[in-house]
Amino acid sequence: MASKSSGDAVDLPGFFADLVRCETRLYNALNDRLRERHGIVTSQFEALRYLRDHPGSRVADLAAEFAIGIGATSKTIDRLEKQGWAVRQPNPSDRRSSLLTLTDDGLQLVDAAEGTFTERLAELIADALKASPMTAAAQALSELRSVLERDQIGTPTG
Amino acid sequence: MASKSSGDAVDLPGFFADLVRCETRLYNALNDRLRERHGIVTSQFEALRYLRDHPGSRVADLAAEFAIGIGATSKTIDRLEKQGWAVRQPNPSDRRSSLLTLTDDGLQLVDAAEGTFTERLAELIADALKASPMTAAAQALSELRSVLERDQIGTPTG
DNA sequence: TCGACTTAGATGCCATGGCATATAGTGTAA
DNA sequence: TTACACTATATGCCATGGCATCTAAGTCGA
Repeated sequence: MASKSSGDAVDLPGFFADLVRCETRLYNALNDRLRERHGIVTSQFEALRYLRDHPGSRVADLAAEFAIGIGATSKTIDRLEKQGWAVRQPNPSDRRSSLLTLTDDGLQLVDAAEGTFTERLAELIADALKASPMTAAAQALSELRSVLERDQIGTPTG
Repeated sequence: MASKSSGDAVDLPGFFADLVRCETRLYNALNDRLRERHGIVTSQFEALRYLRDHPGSRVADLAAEFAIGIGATSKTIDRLEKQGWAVRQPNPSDRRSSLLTLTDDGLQLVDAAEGTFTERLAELIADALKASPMTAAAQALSELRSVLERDQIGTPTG
């Protein structure tokens, strides 16, 4: 168990630590698999999937979804364009912005990567999530974190 | 609710998205508050707190805790030393590595920052966690994400 | 329809992490 | 005690994001 007296308050710093470490390790592990099979990393996969599911989005839409800055998002799109996976098209109703869409290559890539992503994610967390009749996010993350660390999942190379 | 048929399997991609977005926004929001009050960001606070609680750690210990590479960790320590918050001391039993400890300044800083950190974290998530009788990590994170996004918490500037 | 304000995005500089590689120090077996 | 493999960390280059700033393009009221 975690906290103080009865069956109440969560250990927030501990919960936060579990949250961050789970995120890091899952991200690392997904990066490894996606890079190996498709030559992209998770953040790129997420951007491509968003564009596939929301064609005609603007840079600001992506930024809001991922809670990253507009500038960073603009650079993300630059890179996707450079790879030939996405294109900026002029927005007829506002010349300051562009409408973003995937190219055919981008579409094929994201569809292929999605299978890898979903499959790997299931391997990584399905067990931990199903295993116990957890009743709180804290416990779930805590357990997930233990498993990831025990199995050295998501531990970086360098 | 989230998934398919009965009361079973979690929507894993959705769970993962919630996890990552929660982490991003909480990190952003904590960064803002810590930077404003103490001139550090969350990753620095976490490193300092780890060193306070595990004096004499080696670079590899930090790397394992945070699931980041050894190289990155070495650079993190470089920066903490440059700020005068930590020091590398020769490891008498292995001259390849150093033992890391906080300076008095580092100790004061982390103790001060810890109050800010804990308080802000409670503001950010205590409500969401207590509010409903949630029974699964997925629901907790999902709700937390909604609240963070609704209140524009952790949305970056640029 | 002009000028002031606002908005969307692009760009530059910095910080941080990944990954590959380099280097020093250890341990071990011949 | 030497050579070889291994370990701990440092370092270099690259990718990505934050934040500040710049510009073009909308908006709106006088």
